[in-house]
Amino acid sequence: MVLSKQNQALLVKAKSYCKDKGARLTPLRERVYEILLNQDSAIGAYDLLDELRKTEDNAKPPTVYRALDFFLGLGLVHKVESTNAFMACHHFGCSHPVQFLICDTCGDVQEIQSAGVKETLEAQAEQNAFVIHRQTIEAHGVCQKCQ
Amino acid sequence: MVLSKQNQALLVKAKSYCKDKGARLTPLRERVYEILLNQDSAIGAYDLLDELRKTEDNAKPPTVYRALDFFLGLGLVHKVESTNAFMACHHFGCSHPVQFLICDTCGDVQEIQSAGVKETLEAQAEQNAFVIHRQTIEAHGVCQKCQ
DNA sequence: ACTCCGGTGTTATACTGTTGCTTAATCAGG
DNA sequence: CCTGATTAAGCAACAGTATAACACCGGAGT
Repeated sequence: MVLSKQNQALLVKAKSYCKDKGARLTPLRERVYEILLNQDSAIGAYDLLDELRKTEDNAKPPTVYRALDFFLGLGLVHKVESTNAFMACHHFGCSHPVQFLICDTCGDVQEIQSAGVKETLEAQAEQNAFVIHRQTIEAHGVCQKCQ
Repeated sequence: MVLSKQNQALLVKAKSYCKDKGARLTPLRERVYEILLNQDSAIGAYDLLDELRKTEDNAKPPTVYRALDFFLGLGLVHKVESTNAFMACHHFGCSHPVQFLICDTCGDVQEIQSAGVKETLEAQAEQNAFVIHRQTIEAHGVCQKCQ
């Protein structure tokens, strides 16, 4: 699989990240990660499976879901809940809050980081004596290109 | 179906709200809405279907999904994207931003309103020339009771 | 009565995700 | 190196979520 310079760098970073964590980035998982990196935006599990089958002809649904779970657990991949799609995180390792801007016209998903949103929500949760473990913040609308 | 005083009031409010909008709150839809009102938290479409079947024995998946679409369109019901569940909105009509606090222990879903979160996110989106139409803001964690 | 249209009934199917069991690869410790 | 424990992958079946497509019915307006 051909990867852009930038994605190659991410893959290298991911490898060392996994090593540090004692996680095994096996060839199969690496293949899944490459596919995710090569997407412009998010991809559904079964589209990912179709793609994966091009080289791993015995791949089945559990194959992709297991790989996805692996990456989700490490924070290397995010799930877009409102579209049931997955995308590689381009700046893992900094335990950042995750926010998505999802264009309903072209389907593009942009990941942004705003500590402010996270903190505002956390402050609000605190008033309700609620302890947040994980946030899902997704905004649907129209991106710059599609306006 | 037995409704609490509070939920009865909501149903009345929903009726007049629909009337204003020229939307037809049919008996079937009303039934679905009652079921949603009677939930402590969010309910899955198929659990809702099971409930609905107790009185509408020929209800099928499209039956509930149509009713849900009707209410979602009016803003009387929200979908919790991260759990594929639905819940009646307890303060519709004020075009509020929607935020959920979802307890991963007891499954309870609490709807909160914080203009701050919405505005922070919108400001962030604006920097990316992105126009937001709809927000999905869901926090998973542990509620007060379960701590 | 006629037509239009939204709501509902019905069947089937598509899409998303998981369970359970088995086999194979990897790793730590002796 | 061998062994046993652990983790990953293969495989089949299934569970859960959501929609498509078409038929029918009944009320609103002519």
